[in-house]
Amino acid sequence: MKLEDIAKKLGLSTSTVSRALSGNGRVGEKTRKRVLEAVKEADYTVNAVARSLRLRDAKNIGIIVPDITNSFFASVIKGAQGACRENSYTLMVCNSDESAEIEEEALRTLLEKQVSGLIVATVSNRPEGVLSYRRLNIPVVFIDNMPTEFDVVDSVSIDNRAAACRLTREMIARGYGRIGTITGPLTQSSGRLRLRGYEDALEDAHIARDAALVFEGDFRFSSGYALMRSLLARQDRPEAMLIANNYMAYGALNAVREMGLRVPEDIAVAAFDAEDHTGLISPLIASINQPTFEIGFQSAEIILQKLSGRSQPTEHHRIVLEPTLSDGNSW
Amino acid sequence: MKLEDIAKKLGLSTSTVSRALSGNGRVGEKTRKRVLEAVKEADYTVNAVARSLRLRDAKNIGIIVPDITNSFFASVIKGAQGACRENSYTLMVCNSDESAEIEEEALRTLLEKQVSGLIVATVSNRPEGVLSYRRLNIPVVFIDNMPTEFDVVDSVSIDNRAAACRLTREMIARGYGRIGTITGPLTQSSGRLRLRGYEDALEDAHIARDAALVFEGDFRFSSGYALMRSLLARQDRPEAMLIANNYMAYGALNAVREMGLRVPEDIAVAAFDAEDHTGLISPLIASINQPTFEIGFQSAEIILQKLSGRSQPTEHHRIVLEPTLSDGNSW
DNA sequence: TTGAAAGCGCTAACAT
DNA sequence: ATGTTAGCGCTTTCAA
Repeated sequence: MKLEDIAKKLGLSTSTVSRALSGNGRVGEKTRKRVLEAVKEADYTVNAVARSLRLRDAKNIGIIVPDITNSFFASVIKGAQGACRENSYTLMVCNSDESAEIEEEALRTLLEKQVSGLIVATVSNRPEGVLSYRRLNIPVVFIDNMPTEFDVVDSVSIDNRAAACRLTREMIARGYGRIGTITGPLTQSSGRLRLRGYEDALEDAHIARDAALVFEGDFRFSSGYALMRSLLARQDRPEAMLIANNYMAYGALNAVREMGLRVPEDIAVAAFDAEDHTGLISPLIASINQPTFEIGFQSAEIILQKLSGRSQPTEHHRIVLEPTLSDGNSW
Repeated sequence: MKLEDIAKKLGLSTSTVSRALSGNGRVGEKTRKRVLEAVKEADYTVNAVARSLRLRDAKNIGIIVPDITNSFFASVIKGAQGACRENSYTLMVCNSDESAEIEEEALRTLLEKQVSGLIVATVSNRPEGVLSYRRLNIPVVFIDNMPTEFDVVDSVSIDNRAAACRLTREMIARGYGRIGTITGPLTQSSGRLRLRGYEDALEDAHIARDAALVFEGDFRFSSGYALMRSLLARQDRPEAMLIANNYMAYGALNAVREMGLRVPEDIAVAAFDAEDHTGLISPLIASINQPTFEIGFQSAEIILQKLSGRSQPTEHHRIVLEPTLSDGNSW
């Protein structure tokens, strides 16, 4: 069923029918009504593929995330969807499975599908990978992990450094000495910046850094678990730990419990994005929570703004949102 | 940058270049090499929109879920993505926000984009809504919530009735009397079937049904919470409850705790899909867990099979997967 | 207000 | 083995 069929049935030309449907161009009132009726009766659906080709605009936005199953990204996607829907754009979601290769493949696919814009939580840290995003002539917004030279790209994020500093400072204020951290991969900006924030707080409090208190994890449950186990086995264990994300915090707390230690008496813990949606997690983890939905929504908004000309392609948006701090009994 | 540009640069026709790239049709070995090189050098990307129009096949599959943020659906999507990727199909994800209207809108959008197939966890229960899926001339696979006449559609699910029966039976075997249930919406098949399974178990054990022990929830945290609170306030409270999904179970357990009661001593609980990914939830909930990734994967596979002709359009697939039972200390 | 016609970028007969 | 050509379904000048 195509436009032409409707046109024939009504003795009109395809152009008139097209105009009647799109609202572009003058069409007689009666004609418009007839067309609308015929369309409804025939249950006609426009072919967006043909339209996109003609308009050279597919009206869709791509988003690439490492793991859609991670509630952080799921919620970001939901936010982006919301913004897209409001503007009649479609969101094409790709999962990179934390693999730079799959990410590249996803990028290629999305470009072939002619996405008008792209939101990406890249896992690629080879500058060459990030570069491939910069070569694109469509709006690209980075979330979660920023390329090194992130002053020249669009991004939506929280101030990871300040947030980590805030948590660490609070632990210092609560009287914990020997505060350590399990970081994310230091190849990722979120990992690096959260470490920096931790260091900032120590410095502010005139506490000497101790490299033996810093452990690089990979954002997964298993690394939080393993690192916590090994660090608790030492005789000079830390009194408190800043843990760079939710999964590692869960792993770490399982390790603590297995070793028969108590939180926060034996070791205190604070983390990123460890919000408890069940109300059943124990201990309740002190946590910095990113405004995930908002991150997705605003990312899509930036793209939509550029596409609609409300914002210049060359103008760089670096949106920094406020996280919330949820208290817990883990510190 | 289009095919023609490459063709011109090489002094070839677009068809030759097209053939060289697609591998369809004979092309001289040298020519192919030249083309591939030129394509790489020019950083050419095919326009999938144009190709789709010409081929009348957009090579993408749509999926509509009520809430992408629900780990159940997130994982289903991941599974479907996996199958799509393996077959060079793209997945277009839509979130209906549990609204039949938004679902309809999403359906329309997906059809306009010419999806080749559709996976849907519908929230629409007006037969008319489900009917709109049956009118489509593309493969449609239902998950989670089946239309009433679900023998005439394709679907991937677990045997909800048997699973609920299994949980209930286990509670009976453990010696609980007065076993109640918080169901899902009885307008949804998963809600109805889980209730049926509960009833089956009682019947098998020759226990009389008691309507006062059956509470209809809406699958949300708040309804589990509210229903549990009110039922615990009675003097003749049940000894055990079957709860039809994870969110309601969390709500219910929060209610129990707030009322100062203990699980399972004062009231036992078993639920669907309440798997603990943090290792920190207490009490650990006895739960039937659906193979979510597999549900998504197989749904996409069914569609792919039909599209490739490996399976007839008229042939109905009703895949029933085995859930796993995870023990807990909530019963 | 309406129609005719061109063309978006690609693929696949059908020629050569 | 390669080229010519038509056409996928739509929108939009341009003309009437």
